Amino acid sequence: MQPAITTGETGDRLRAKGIKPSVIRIKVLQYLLENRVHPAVDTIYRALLKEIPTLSKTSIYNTLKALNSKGMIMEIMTPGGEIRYDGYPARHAHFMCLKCGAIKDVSLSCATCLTHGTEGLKVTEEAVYLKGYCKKCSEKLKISNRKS
Amino acid sequence: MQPAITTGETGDRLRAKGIKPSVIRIKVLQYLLENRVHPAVDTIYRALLKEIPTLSKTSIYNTLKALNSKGMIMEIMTPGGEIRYDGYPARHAHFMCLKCGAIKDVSLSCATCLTHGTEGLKVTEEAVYLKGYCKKCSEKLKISNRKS
DNA sequence: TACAATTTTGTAATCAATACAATTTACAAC
DNA sequence: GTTGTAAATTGTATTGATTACAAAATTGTA
Ligand SMILES: [Mn+2]
Ligand SMILES: [Mn+2]
Ligand SMILES: [Zn+2]
Ligand SMILES: [Zn+2]
Repeated sequence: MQPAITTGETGDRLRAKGIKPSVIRIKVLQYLLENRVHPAVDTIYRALLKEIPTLSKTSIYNTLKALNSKGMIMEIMTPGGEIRYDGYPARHAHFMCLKCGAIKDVSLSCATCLTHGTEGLKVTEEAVYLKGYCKKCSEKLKISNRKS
Repeated sequence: MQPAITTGETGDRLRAKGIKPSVIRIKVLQYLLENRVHPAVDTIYRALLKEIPTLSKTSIYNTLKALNSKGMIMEIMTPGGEIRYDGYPARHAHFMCLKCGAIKDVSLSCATCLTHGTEGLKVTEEAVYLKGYCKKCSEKLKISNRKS
């Protein structure tokens, strides 16, 4: 399977947002665009380490912070406190499996979920999270419940 | 101002959920019911330390975990990864100020915000978060922007 | 009182994230 | 191509909330 986006295009996207397209920055953004699993920093790091043996984890942190500050990616908070990243910052919700940690996209029906309580507040971001058990994990739990 | 709920009533609530009402457990739950600021563990700890000088922070962690597992309280994820606690687990959204960290209740208009993407998932919890700047902090930011 | 179960405490360990100085790289000027 | 400066990258030390776990204290009961 071919990548949906070329390295050159990724570089252009970065330039358009005022970020100089270094090799690491291109690879990180491209990884997020091609691997829609909402990876953690360490996941991205270990994947890119294969291609860039001198890579430092700090560079991943720096890059993700830059991309996020320009709105090119999205941060996802998790119950464990670890941050996960999403290369598609369009408005949508996230489901997280409490057993295996998988994060799945869920679409939102309402334009806004909120009524009163926001008077005087400057809201810059909205996030909707679901927690529970993914298909695989809930089936495993059923089986282990049957046994006990 | 009198507490909205007596120690005895708080004990009854705990017993009703199968939690033995020790002094610490009563105080922690009561603190959350009377101080609706969505405090962090350390905030609760420092407050109760005045009344219980031998108190250990581990006891706060233990108690909050027990209360949460029985659905008596609610955990709130924050961008910094720190967990904040809410004694009122009824369905509502939370706004967090990125400058001062204040967390404010916001009511939800929709019964559910979600459409497709949840097929096969066992959803146990839904959470809606807003981020931005509270009234005080956004006013301060305006003033400092004027100067620069 | 004696005993077991539960609760509480205190300390060490974990781990993602940050701070920051050192090193390397990119790139323009000469 | 050499030099110089800014930017990018690296590596290490530190932070800070949370967890793990064993010791100590408390509770309830026989
Ligand atoms: Mn997503
Ligand atoms: Mn609340
Ligand atoms: Zn799962
Ligand atoms: Zn504020």
